[in-house]
Amino acid sequence: MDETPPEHLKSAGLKSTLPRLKILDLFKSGSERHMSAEEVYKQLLAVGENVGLATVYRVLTQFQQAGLLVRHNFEGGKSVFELNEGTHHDHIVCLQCGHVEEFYDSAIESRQKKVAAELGFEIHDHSLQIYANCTKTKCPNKR
Amino acid sequence: MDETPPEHLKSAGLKSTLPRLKILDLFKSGSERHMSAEEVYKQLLAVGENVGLATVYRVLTQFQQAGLLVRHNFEGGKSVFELNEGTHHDHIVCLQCGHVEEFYDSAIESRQKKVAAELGFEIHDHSLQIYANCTKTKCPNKR
DNA sequence: ATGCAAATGAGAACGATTACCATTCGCATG
DNA sequence: CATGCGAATGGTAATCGTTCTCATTTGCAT
Repeated sequence: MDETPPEHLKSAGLKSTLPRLKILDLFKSGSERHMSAEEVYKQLLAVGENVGLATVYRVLTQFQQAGLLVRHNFEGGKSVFELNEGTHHDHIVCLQCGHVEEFYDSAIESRQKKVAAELGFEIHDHSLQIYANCTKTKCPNKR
Repeated sequence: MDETPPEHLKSAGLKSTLPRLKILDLFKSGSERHMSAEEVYKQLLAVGENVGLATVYRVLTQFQQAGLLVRHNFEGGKSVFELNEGTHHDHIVCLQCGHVEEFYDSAIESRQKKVAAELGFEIHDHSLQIYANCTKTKCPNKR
């Protein structure tokens, strides 16, 4: 049902090393879907894994280039990564608790293509974040 | 036709000092519409103005808080600022030459509101950039 | 003209990220 | 299974953008 991890790495031209497997696993089975390098590093430490911070940064970048992860630059200066599951989506970030929710709106997507075309551009990528406040009770963890 | 600069500053609770006037002027009459702190700093140096980099950062942030400037976090890790002329717009950035073009699409705007509402969020702000390549000849300056 | 709080400038400090480099590891080979 | 080589690692120094500190200067009300 699921490809064995090492295959992912091999096909990306990356040796299947311990740190890389650990990090990939963290994204696949960890509790957090969106993680910064620092968070990944801490999670690994918490499980007693000895992985250098430099390696975390390197591996995250490699995974991103290999298409395994997607990198986002939210406000706050740090990059966060998430597993690339092929389905594009944008993000809405709660300014209070930092909670991230994903959404996809085909109308927005198609309008973007139209806008770019009208201006004579060829879309390579785009980045849309909505910064907002949870109005529901589902915003428990204060920042 | 145009308010005298010092009034802008006063009403924002800011003394009209030389550095602040210089920087504001740079945005109002300078050639570049989108500038990073570093760029502002260099422009001032180029004109022989002696303004500290720390002051540039401080003033840019103050202007942003006062609503005179808008801050954007494009890819690349540095913030860029532009004059706030009241009209919201998003940006399309050329990946080759770094040229920034502005656009506004009411359909995208309204869909965002709808999406946020459906998810139980109160929009505070949003950030949309399209990263693309100029297809026209208007992309002269390589990055 | 005078005084004081606010603003400035130079450089130190900072957080996120990258570079460097000696050591270790994955893996193909005999 | 021992060996070897290049890729990967990890600790630390370095870098980059930005903020902080603090002694000095400035704007401006008096």
